[in-house]
Amino acid sequence: MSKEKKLVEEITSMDEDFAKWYTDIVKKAELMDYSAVRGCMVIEPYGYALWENIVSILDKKFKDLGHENVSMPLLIPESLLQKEKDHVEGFAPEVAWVTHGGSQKLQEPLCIRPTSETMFCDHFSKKIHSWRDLPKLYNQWCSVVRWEKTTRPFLRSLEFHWQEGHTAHETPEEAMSETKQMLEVYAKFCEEELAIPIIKGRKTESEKFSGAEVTYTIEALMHDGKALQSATSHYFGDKFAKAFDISFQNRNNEPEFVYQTSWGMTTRIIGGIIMVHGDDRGLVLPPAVAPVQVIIVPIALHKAGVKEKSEEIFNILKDVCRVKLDDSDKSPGWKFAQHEMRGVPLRLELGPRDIEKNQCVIVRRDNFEKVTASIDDLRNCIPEILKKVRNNMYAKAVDRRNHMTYEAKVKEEFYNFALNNPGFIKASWCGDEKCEKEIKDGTAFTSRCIVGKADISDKCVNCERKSKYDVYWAKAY
RNA sequence: CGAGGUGUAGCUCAGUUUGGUAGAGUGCUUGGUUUGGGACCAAGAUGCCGCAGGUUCGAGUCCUGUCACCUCGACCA
Repeated sequence: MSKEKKLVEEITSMDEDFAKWYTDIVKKAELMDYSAVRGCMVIEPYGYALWENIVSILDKKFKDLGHENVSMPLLIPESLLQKEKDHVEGFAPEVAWVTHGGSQKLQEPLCIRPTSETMFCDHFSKKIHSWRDLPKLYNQWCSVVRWEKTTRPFLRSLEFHWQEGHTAHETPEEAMSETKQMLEVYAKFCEEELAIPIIKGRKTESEKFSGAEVTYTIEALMHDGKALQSATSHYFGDKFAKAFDISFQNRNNEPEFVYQTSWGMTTRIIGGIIMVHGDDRGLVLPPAVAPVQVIIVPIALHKAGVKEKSEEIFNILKDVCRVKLDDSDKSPGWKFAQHEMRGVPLRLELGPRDIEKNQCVIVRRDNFEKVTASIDDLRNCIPEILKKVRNNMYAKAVDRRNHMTYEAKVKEEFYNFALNNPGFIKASWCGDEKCEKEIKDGTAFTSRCIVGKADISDKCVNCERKSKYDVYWAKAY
């Protein structure tokens, strides 16, 4: 059996217990707990610290590119939501409504935001008058509510935290370049900081955001071979501007509608981190966002000098990385297992034997490699090892994805792969929604993204007419 | 909303066939011995057996109803 085939088989067999493995991890690693509201989760301190690290990196990237944070209301009047036809059609089935204020029935129901395009548009229409008011580069961190039928921690909950960027521009070109720029920001963030390899591309008509003219996406492949849409960036053209009357006087002294974008990344990415990097011992966190990067585990705490020395090391490292000292009275073995479950990238063991030699043992979470390091050298070597951890995590994820990505030229090949293997299939497509639907009905594979003009095959993989695009297909979360 | 499954200690579950004192493991508390891969000994605390009704001398167990949750579909970041 080829190495490739064997890997696929291992991964397929894991599929059966994958859901259990996932839900176990989110609870045992203390990322979240179930709440009193079905489908809404309590994000616990450890999970929230992870999210905060994601937030702070992204927020800085946005601000470096000139964006400003704002806060929009939670409640949206029904009339406002209904202004853009496609938008309301897409979101209507999943909005939650507020109908009463105290005991009084409201004249107009208010919806809890499923997304804030309508609020931003309403605001833009009041604020934008001249080309000199443009561009408007806004972002907000908030939570939104979508009344989903089935839920799963981080991947789909009724309420989720996210960031939604909304911008308005003078020209279509500028708006389009903003759309692409933000997709690039997400892509880099996933690859570099989260060590998650992604596929960048454009959504098909049937998969795009309700109300968007073009939707770009980054798609990541999970252990079980399903794809996860990890972030999106939309180009709206002047569709929303026309619906909400967001017009300005342009440089030629003529009235014109603005061109808009929106883009978002959510707590769902935490699910992605778990499902891309996690293993049978639990979470494996990318160093860039891990709440604790180095956990110090003293051995034989009661013996002379151990407590003092571990505190000393903690003080050496606290300016270098996010470090924590576990001086609880649990046994060392328990601590090893516990911090592995929580995905801490590096464990630093320190016992009487080490202290004698002025050294400590560093163990990597990604590959369990042990190295002995001089205590005097810790400041230098810890950041270096953290970098190696990230690189190895990324390489492993790329390798796995490559092993689970196929190219199919003809229908038989596509169906064979789709019905027997998890993963991405790359195939050419004619662009007809009928073919897309036939593939979905026949294999449960949906189009994930269009990555370019057809060059895998000049015939559509479903109908054999002339193909237009190369598309990645997969089962999706 | 369709199909299946589960509700018993903080958690994982046994007990239901054949009705008869509410159970185990793990976790928790206290004390002691330990500490280089989930330690050991001792003593403790913890239950509207999902809810409501019925049958019965007696119901976790049988009957009826109901609610909640989970998994898989359709929908979705």
